[in-house]
Amino acid sequence: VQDVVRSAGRQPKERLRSAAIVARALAIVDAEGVDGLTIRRLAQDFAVSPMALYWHFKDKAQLLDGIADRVLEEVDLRREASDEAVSWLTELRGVLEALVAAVRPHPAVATLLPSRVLTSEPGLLLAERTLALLARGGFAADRAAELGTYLIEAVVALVSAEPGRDLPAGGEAREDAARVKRASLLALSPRRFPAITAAADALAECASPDAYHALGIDMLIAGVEGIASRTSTNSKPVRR
Amino acid sequence: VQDVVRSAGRQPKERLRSAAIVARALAIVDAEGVDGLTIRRLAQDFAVSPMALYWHFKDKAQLLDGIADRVLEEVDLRREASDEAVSWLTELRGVLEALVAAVRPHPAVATLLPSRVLTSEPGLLLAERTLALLARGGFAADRAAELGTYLIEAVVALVSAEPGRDLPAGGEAREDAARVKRASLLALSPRRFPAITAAADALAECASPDAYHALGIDMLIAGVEGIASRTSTNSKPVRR
DNA sequence: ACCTGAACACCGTTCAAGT
DNA sequence: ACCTGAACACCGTTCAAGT
Repeated sequence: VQDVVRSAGRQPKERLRSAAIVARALAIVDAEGVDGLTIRRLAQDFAVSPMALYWHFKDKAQLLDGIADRVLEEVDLRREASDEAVSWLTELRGVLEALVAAVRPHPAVATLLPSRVLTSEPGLLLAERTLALLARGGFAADRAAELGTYLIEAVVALVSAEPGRDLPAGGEAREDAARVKRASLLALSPRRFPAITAAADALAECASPDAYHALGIDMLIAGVEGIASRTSTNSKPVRR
Repeated sequence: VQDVVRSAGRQPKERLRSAAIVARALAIVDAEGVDGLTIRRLAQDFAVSPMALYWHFKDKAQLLDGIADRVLEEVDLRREASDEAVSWLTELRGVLEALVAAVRPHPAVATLLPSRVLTSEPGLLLAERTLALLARGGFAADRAAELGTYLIEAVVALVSAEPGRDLPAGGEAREDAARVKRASLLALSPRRFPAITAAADALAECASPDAYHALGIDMLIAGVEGIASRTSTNSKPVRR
C-alpha cells in the first residue's frame, strides 16, 4: 500500500512518458498475453535501450503494477454512487458489472489483478465500495471483507473463464481453433461424458459473451442475496 | 484432449519415474510457487542433467499438465455419486467442496488449473459431473456448460483469494508479513476507506480459513439455487 | 531406452559510464 | 534528468553424441 503513491512525485512530462510506456505494455499484453511482454521487447517498440525503462520503473513488477492500475482505473464507480434510493444489492450489481466492463477488453490482464486489488489506488476504491455495500446489506465487517474480496476475484475469474477466451484473436485462425477444440470434445466417449459432448459447442466458444457474463453476474448476486438473508447481523428488512 | 491419453503407453517403471518427477515438481511449486519451478532446478534435485527430463516430458508445459492432473486426481467424486435420494444441489455442493479440499493443499497450483480442466482426464470427469448435476437442476445444456465451467473456476479462485494466501508459509516470518500488511491497510485514510480500515484484520489474514471457504461455497450454491428457480427449463419442483 | 554436454536464443537486472 | 553498453546470472530448448 505504501506504493499507492508510487507515481506521486513525478513531473507532468515524465508522467506522460510513463503513461505512454504503460499504454504500450498494455497493448502488448492484450495482443500476446502477459508472457509476451518483455522489457527488451517493450524497449524495442520505443527504439530505446532496455535499460532506459529502468529509469521509469524500478523493475518489471512495477511495470505490471502500472498495467493493473490502468485497467482498474477504467472501473466506473460513479454510477449510482451512494444513491440511497437504490437497494444495496442493485448497487452491488452495478459495481460488479462495471468491473466486468473494465476487464473484458483486457482479458489477459485478469491474472495480474487479484494480487493488486488491495495495493493499488483504484483497486482499493473498488474494494471499499464493495465492502461498504455488503455492510449496508447486513454483513459484519469481517464477513464483508472475506465475501467482498472474493466477489471481486470471482468477477475477474468470470472474464478469464469465458469459453473460447483462450482461442486466437483473429477471424479465420480463431474459427479453425474453435473447430479443433470442438472436435476434440466431441471425440470423447458420449457414454462416459454425455453432458460434455452434448454441450461441446458452448464449451468450445461462447455463443453470446454478453449472455455468459450476465449469467455469471446473476449467479453471484443471487448468491449474495441468498446468504445475506441467512446471515445478516441486523434484522431490518432488506430493501428491494 | 488428444493429450488425455498422453501417458497411456508407458511402462510401469517408467510411469513411476514420471510420477516421481511430477511429485517433486509439485513439491517445488508448493514451496516456492510456479515461478520457482525450473527445469534446471528440478533436474538438480534428481542429480541429473536438465536434458534428462526431456525424455520424460516433451516440454515444460507437459510437466505442468502433469502437476495439474495430479491435483485434479485428488478431487474425490465418489461421495454420493448419482445418489438419487440426494438433491442435485446438495450433490453439487459436495462436488465443489471436494474441489476445494483437493486444491487447498496446493494453492499455488490454482493458476494452472483453469486452462486444463477441459483437457485433462480428471478435469473432464469433474466438469462432466458438474454439468450433469446442473442439467438435473433444469439448466439447458449450453447454460449448464457456461455456468458449470465458471463454477469450477470460481471455486479455484476461492482458494487463490483466501486472505493471507500470499503471505510466506513459515511461522514467525508469516506473522511479521501479516503485521506489515495489516499496518499498510491501517495506514489508509479512514475517511476515504472506512470499510477497509475497519476490516484490516480480516483482509490481511484469514481468521478461519474453513469458515472463509464455507462462506464462498455457500454463496456459490445459493447463487446457483437462485438462478435455477428463475431460469429452469422444466417446471418440476426442485427437490430439497 | 535413457542420459549427457555443448550450444543457441532468449530473459531480468546491476553497474559504471555517458550526455 | 535521462539514456547507453557491457556484463552477469539465469531461462527453456535443440541437437548430436554417448551408453
